[in-house]
Amino acid sequence: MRDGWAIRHKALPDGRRQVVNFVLPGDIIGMYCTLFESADHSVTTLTQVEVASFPPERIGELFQSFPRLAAALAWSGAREEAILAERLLSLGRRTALERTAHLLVELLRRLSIVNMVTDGHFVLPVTQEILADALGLSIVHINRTLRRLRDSGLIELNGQRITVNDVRQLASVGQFDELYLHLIRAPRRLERAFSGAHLHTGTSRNGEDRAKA
Amino acid sequence: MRDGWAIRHKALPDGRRQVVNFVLPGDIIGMYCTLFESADHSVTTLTQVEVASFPPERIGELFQSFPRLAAALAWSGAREEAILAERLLSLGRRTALERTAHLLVELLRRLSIVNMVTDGHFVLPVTQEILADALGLSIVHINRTLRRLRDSGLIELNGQRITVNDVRQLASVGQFDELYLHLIRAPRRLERAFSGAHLHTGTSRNGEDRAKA
DNA sequence: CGCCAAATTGACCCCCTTCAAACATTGTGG
DNA sequence: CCACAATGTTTGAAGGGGGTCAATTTGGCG
Repeated sequence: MRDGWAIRHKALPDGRRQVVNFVLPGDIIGMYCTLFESADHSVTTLTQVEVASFPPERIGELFQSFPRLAAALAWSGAREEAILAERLLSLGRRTALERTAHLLVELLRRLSIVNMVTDGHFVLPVTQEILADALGLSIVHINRTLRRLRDSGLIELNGQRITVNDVRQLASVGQFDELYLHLIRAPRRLERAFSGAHLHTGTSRNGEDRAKA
Repeated sequence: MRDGWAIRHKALPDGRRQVVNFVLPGDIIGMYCTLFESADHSVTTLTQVEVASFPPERIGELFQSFPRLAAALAWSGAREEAILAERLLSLGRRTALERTAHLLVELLRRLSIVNMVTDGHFVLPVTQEILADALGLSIVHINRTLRRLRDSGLIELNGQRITVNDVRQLASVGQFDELYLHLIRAPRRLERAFSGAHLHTGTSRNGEDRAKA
């Protein structure tokens, strides 16, 4: 995705829908889908978009010939999975207010990377219905939650334009963990892994693993 | 993971926890983690486990020299992501009963592949607390939900052993979609992609994409 | 037998949903 | 320029699904 917004979403037979993730500029989409006969989710654009495509049959070739690109793809995949895991935490364990705050901070952070945020405000080409489907809430309740955030002065909304007045506090409300987005990437390390150089193993963040292998 | 059960999970500062996914025999775990400085989730074993490890610094080499293995890794990554997306749908849009039924069918299906299911029953080395953390419910409510499933005769529970009496109906309750697990894989296609052969592009399942790229 | 984690059940309450209606915004055609 | 749809937003009221609190029971195990 070079420019524009899209969503990846799934739906139940009866119409209930869940937005799995937002696709923003810089994101790689559909890398896996092309390898299988059928996709397991839908993609819908929210704005005009500009995409760059590459032939799926040459992924292998790519991995062999372009270690830096391969590293980028791997990094993208890892980040996507990290985002999904964090969203699972949101849907499973965060309240409506926390979820909403968290998502807004996530979008702010991700959009910052691609220079789509200026002075804490950015464009959210999204209806409240889509927000509801992303956060597992009803439209009505997303509306009330946004109102609470507005009333508390944390954000401002004018149409599709949102201004985050206090990122710190919003991140605090959403229990936002700065690490999961892998904003501080380790590109060198990645590239080395894909070009065959040696390096030492990584450390896990929480040590409560009690594997007895 | 060669044998045993584990869970990948995340937690909030105040202790609330979300189980992101179960790690079962045949699953590949931590492929991404090794590429980064810090992991974004924890792993805890639920039983004695047996794992096979490979040096993370040689992933690139692996992709170059062993197309079949590379294909397997890509397939694993795709499936993992599909499972997370489906779980998001569960947490966001399914009721407690539906979620529980869905998870049980998912585990049944995944365990079937590695021959850990006989006559519809298998071992669930899991406390109700873990189930609750996986489904975004309270312990109390998971207990009541399991009771409902038992009372309706869909499942039976004896300690850690669970028997699924009517998979069809349980899958129906959970709105289970047989496709997302990619049980019918396309290994040939995958391998071809990673060995550089040519093939045509895939079709997306839902056609409401309205990209104007 | 006694301990402790896990399972179970009851009672009460609250967050969020549902239903409903009013209101705002945007675009379209006459 | 103005009806007018159509879509999206906002707010109120009422109800339900699931949470919290608390107590009891069960089961594994030294």
